[in-house]
Amino acid sequence: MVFLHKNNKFYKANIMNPISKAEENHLKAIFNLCEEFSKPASTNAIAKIMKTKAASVTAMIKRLSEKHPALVNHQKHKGASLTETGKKIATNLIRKHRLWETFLVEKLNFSWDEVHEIAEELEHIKAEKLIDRLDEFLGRPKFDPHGDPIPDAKGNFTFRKQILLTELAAHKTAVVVGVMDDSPSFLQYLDKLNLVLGAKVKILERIEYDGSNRILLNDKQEQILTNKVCQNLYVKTL
Amino acid sequence: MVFLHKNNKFYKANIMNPISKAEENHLKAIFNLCEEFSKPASTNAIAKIMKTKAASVTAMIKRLSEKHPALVNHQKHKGASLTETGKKIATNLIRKHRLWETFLVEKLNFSWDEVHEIAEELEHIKAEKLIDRLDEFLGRPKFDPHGDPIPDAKGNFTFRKQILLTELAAHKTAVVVGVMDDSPSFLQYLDKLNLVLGAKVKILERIEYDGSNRILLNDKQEQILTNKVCQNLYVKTL
DNA sequence: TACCATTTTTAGATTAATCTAAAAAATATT
DNA sequence: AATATTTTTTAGATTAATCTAAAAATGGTA
Repeated sequence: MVFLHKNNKFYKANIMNPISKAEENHLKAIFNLCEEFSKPASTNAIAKIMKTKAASVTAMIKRLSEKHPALVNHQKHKGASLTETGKKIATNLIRKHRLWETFLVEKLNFSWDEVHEIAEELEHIKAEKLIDRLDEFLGRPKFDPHGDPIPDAKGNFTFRKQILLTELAAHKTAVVVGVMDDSPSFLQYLDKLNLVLGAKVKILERIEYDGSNRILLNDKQEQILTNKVCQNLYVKTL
Repeated sequence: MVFLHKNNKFYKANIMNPISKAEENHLKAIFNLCEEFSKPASTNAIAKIMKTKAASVTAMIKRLSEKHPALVNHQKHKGASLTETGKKIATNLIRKHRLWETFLVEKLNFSWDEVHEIAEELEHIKAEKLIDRLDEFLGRPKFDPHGDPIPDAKGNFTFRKQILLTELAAHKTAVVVGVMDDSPSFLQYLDKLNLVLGAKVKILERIEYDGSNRILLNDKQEQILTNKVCQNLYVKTL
């Protein structure tokens, strides 16, 4: 067993150190930021996601890299990114989150706007066997209730050629496959409009005046959608 | 909002204070000890269950009763017991634990010796709606995979006239309904013997020599069971 | 390039949950 | 009842995760 000596403290350098919930959440935040912006995640940005302060993030990153070397890369003032091992852990958290969301919606009849918070807790349950079995029980789903891809046990995501509804050519039929914004208020609004995953949409007309769109829903119902709604809906052409 | 002043510290006296995992586990330990011995739970006994030290338990009980008044009764050196509110919380934890165990066995095909640890984590997930839905999904089961009663949402347990196999009269047929000892090793041994919940048993002969019992299992198979096994098996006569 | 604004880090505190060692109280034994 | 043993509590530390305020570094702009 190796020991590191930093700041007058000894830390056991051991990957087997269990990773705490707070640490897991920081890893996930760093992962998501790095994926989105393709550059190291800033302490401020991480703090915003974690609802903590930049100083706390600095402390956490320091602890993380001392306690669990080989998870996080970071140089002072240069932001943080994940190593391959770190990415694997973050991906597994996302896998768990999305599998639990799928369970909640498919098996327990939750609606898609209610599941995020609960999955946020469930994803920290450690037993790997539980997740394997859950995955199997759900029929190894590839996408969660918001249309986001569920990585497999090895961390591979299934990609789907999806575009935003704003990018769909007029008069082409497509199917709703996901949302960009998964806030409860947006999801509830979509429910009201019957714009659930799998719904068929065709743009009938784009209105110059206010950027809104007249669409045909499921081959029968006409509907006006604002540009903002269209910018947050992923569709896939048939 | 009321404030209490003790030991130079201020605590918000607010039942709405979220109860931590450690606090919940202490409540559960106190509940179980009080139920089993019908007297206040000693710090030592609690510490043993919690795998901590008596001093830590004292500190925890103090914190608990200052932060969440009306959950725990306790006088110095006299042990701790729960108020009605405290009991309700403990009962709800037991409900969650046993529902999750049922889920793991019934839906995810875990065996009855594997589920305790995982349920120990799952029981701390807070969302009440989740438990209601899970209960419904499982068909509102009354007993968990070990035969222990699952309290309903109001905290009521279903009682069953069950006796230990040691107490069963010879030549009377009964059905295995539960276990007293739910350690993995015992449960795995029972699996080997085919002594699962629902198995039919009849005592053919009690052997003076070593206290063992010759039984008939499921009307066909003869089997020797030690006294220890019989002392840990609950049965119900037909 | 020098200054200013922003971002990040350090320094120093706080709180929850634990520990060990010692003191105090309760219980058991002669 | 006096003493010995056991149990419980107190006192004082530790660690993880957070905070605020202040110092230091970075980056953009005059």
